[in-house]
Amino acid sequence: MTEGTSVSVDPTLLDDLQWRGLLAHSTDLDVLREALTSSSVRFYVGFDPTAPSLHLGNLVQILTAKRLQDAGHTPFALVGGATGMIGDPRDSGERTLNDADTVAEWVGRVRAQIEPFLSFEGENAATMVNNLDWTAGLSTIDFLRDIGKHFPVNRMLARDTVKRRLEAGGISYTEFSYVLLQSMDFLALYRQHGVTLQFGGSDQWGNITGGAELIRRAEGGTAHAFATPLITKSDGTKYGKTEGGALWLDPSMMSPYAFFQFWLNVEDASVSEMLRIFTFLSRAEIEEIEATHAEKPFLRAGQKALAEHVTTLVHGAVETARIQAASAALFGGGDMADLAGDTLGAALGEAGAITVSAGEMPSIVDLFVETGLAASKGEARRAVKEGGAYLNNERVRDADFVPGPDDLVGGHWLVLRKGKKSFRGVEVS
RNA sequence: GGCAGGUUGCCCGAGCGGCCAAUGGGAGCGGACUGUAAAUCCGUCGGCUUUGCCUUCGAAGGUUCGAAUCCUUCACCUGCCA
Repeated sequence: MTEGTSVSVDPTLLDDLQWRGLLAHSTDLDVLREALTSSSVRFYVGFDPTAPSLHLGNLVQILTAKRLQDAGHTPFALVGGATGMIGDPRDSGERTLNDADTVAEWVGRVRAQIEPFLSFEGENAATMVNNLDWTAGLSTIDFLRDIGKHFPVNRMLARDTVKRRLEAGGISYTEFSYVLLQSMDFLALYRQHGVTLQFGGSDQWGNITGGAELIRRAEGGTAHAFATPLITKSDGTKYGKTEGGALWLDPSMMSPYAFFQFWLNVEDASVSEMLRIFTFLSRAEIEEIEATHAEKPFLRAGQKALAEHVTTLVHGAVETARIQAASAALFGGGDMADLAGDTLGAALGEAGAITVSAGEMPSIVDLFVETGLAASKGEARRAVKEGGAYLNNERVRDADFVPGPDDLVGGHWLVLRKGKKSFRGVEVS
């Protein structure tokens, strides 16, 4: 083993991870602690390119990797060009295979999303790896002899996801074999780079321990592992869904404004957990926020801190400041007409705005559709009928209403709102 | 390969010749109450040029004045038998 650089490690790391609730499962904790306090541990965490962007769940892993690196350990971030071609089995059924070009493109995008969070310099510099590098040239015979031989099918069948899939209608051999690939990754990184720790989401625990087991069987080596918890709401349902779907980190797939709003709307019961998992605020800072929140929940101090810190991590301080200003303007509760034109314009720009010419002003229903506030005219009409459509914070009653010059605020803006918190702007030229 | 059952709207699941754009539940959306929270209650929930029209009930044909509902073929899934 080529372990042990001169990097000094933070002995409180494991306690901090535990306090943050990041250890849902782990291999022997005392052994893990011993490893993490004695020297810089080379660890890996993998991301499969199953979409053009990573999402909220992946962010947990990215931030955890950074916590480990900050504590002196050495990251290997794996983007699965190979595993992404196969697909990790999930309860919702067989995945559709993506072609090689698509996967290759997504690998590039996912790498670019991870890189800003890690440091690629210094003694414990991070390394990006791709499992295509050690699988592309592997022959089927070698794979079956060297890897497959270590996997008893009865054990594979006993895995929860596989069991559920067998009951729910079956699983292809392709997805059934996924665990072999991910396990092989751990072994490959162990052999090539001396990686001895893997972590991932708790839904990956079976794959992770599969790797540790393979290292033991194939090399007689010891590997460590832990899993972060699945993020759920207080009612037990999965987090990470909002209006449209997943919470993407890519600003073109989810606007930073919408991302910020998601955090600002986190339910009280989850704020504490979220602050611990998704921010680098210290224990003292978080406990102070919790105290404030418990005392005066209506101030929403927890949600505000969460939204600010997480949005800053993902989209930067400049963008976050813009969004905060926009939110203050839109949710301020004051008369829209009192806002300065440029303030209003900037706010609506964050929330999402379109431009129309004064001579071709559409009806309120069409404006709702064009701004994306409603998915169809029927939905827009329904919003009006239900009293959920507002122009400049005043309820609109007539679906066919066409805004005129008197409705402009801030010089040349229309402020559309659906329900309590969905705003869009229309710039009239 | 044989036999039986299944494939319904975002999800689950009724319907079994007209009264079906299709019961019910969940999710979503809106309203009320709030703190841009939770819980609760109410409403809504295919599309449109909206008293009507169009497209949906695995796919393609067919029977019928008329089908998600009947028939034929195909695809996929499940179970039983080889």
